[in-house]
Amino acid sequence: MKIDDVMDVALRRGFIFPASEIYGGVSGFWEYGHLGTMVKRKWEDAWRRHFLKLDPNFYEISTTNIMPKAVFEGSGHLENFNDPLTSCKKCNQRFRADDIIAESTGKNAEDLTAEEMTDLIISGKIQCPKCKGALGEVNWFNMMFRLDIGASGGTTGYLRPETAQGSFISFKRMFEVLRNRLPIGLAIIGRVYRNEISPRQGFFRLREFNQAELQIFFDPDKFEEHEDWESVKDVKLRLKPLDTDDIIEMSCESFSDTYGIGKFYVYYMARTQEFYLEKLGLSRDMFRFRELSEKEKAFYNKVHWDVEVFMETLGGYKEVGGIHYRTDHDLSGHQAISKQKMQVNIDGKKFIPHVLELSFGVDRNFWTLLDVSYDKEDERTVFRFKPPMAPKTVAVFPLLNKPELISKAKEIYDLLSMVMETDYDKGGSIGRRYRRQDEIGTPYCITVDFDTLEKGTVTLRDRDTMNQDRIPVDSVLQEIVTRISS
RNA sequence: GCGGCUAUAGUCUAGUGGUAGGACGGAGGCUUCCCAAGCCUUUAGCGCGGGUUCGAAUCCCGCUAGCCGCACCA
Repeated sequence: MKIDDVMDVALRRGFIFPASEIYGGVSGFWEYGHLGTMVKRKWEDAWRRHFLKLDPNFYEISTTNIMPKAVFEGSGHLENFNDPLTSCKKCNQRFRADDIIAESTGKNAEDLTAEEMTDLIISGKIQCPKCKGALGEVNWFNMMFRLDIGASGGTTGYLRPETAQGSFISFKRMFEVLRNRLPIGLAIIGRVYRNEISPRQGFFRLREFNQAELQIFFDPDKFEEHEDWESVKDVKLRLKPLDTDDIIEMSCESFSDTYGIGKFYVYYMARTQEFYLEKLGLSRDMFRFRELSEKEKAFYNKVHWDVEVFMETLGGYKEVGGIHYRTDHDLSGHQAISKQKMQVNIDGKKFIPHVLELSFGVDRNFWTLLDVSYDKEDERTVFRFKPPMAPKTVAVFPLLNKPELISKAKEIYDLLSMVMETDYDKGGSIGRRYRRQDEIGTPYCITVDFDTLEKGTVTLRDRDTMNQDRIPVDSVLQEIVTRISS
């Protein structure tokens, strides 16, 4: 199984490993080692460079991980991020109480309290669908981690389940700071927390993870347009709509027309696809947007297509991001609870801005890079990261363990390490050292030999072709920079 | 959370009640002008806790974690 092979390298070389391992670990929590941290950082940097450049009015902010309860009343998470659960007293199976009630009585139980649902189950003599046993009382299970802020009896807080709320609660001030213009974009890259009942799938479903989200605040009357539309209108999107089981390709123009989705939304689909195919280097047939059904859609979304990548390690297309038209759900919610006006006044028109959210799971994207880059050949294992994503860009070796070669190699290492991630290795045969670098995906290796001392040249070895070029020491830096950017 | 299976060096693995062994990897050295070569030295392990027993990696119980199915995934 490929997942075992990838996980083997990931553990052995220091990409990721289970959290709190020495105490037995806790399900759903993972640590990043030195190489994983670097790949994650490089993905995040690429994300920033791509998405924050899409509009001069897009910015990154940094907000708290802990927020008071009221924030999640405003966002709707306290109400919607909760599942009412009941379990069978006989076979211990757990069920969603509202589903059980709906199935058995046809009543919509979504807005009922736990007590009301318990009463309905008792009065309706609703039994366990599996074993016909009696069902116990209904309890709410909240996916958010609750905390006490301050000494006992203080304020109740929650760890944020998404970074987005940081942008919404900062909107009023940031809109003012950014001189009252729309659209504005507020991006946050950071940790989020969800108390999953049962996280599985290795690294894919986590209880603490990282998101990169960009909230774009705009005038809803302008949902049907985008000022840069011309540059994307002929771009072919890869789509998996609800009305077909196939992946289809359609230009932005005809997609917007056919499915009646505003150009403002479709524009960012095109830019997202561009990020995956061009910046991250994924092959086209691994990528698609999938339309979500009403049932699958998050409670706050009006239009929702997920970004999916085909991953062999996980056996199919998996969600790595989503493009969410959240409307004014969040700002209106916060206005209602906080009593602060979220409405803006632009050229005399007063309205609450709508939000288009570009949301990405950083850790899932990190795993995607491992999945799609992993390659096992007869003689070697290699991560074919696109060079800007590789944890190390270059490694420098003295060909032999001789003082004069070592000192020259160190000199080159010192130079390169000032501007790029550089490794230095003198241990073992030269072939072994190349393989070590292949295994962590280092695109280039520089070897110092006796010609370096005599003629001032080194060999530059390419990860993918294993070819070597002899180049002057003086041009090493420039040559690598040129190759990375090509 | 339920049911089933599982847990031995960093990784993979042998070990069914009596001295934990190997492969690969790592470190140090010798050798070596370019793709996991060879030789020497070395490193490192029975998930955690309890029980049975003269004696437990091995049998029993609990916990934790992983895998598979069910449920869950806003």
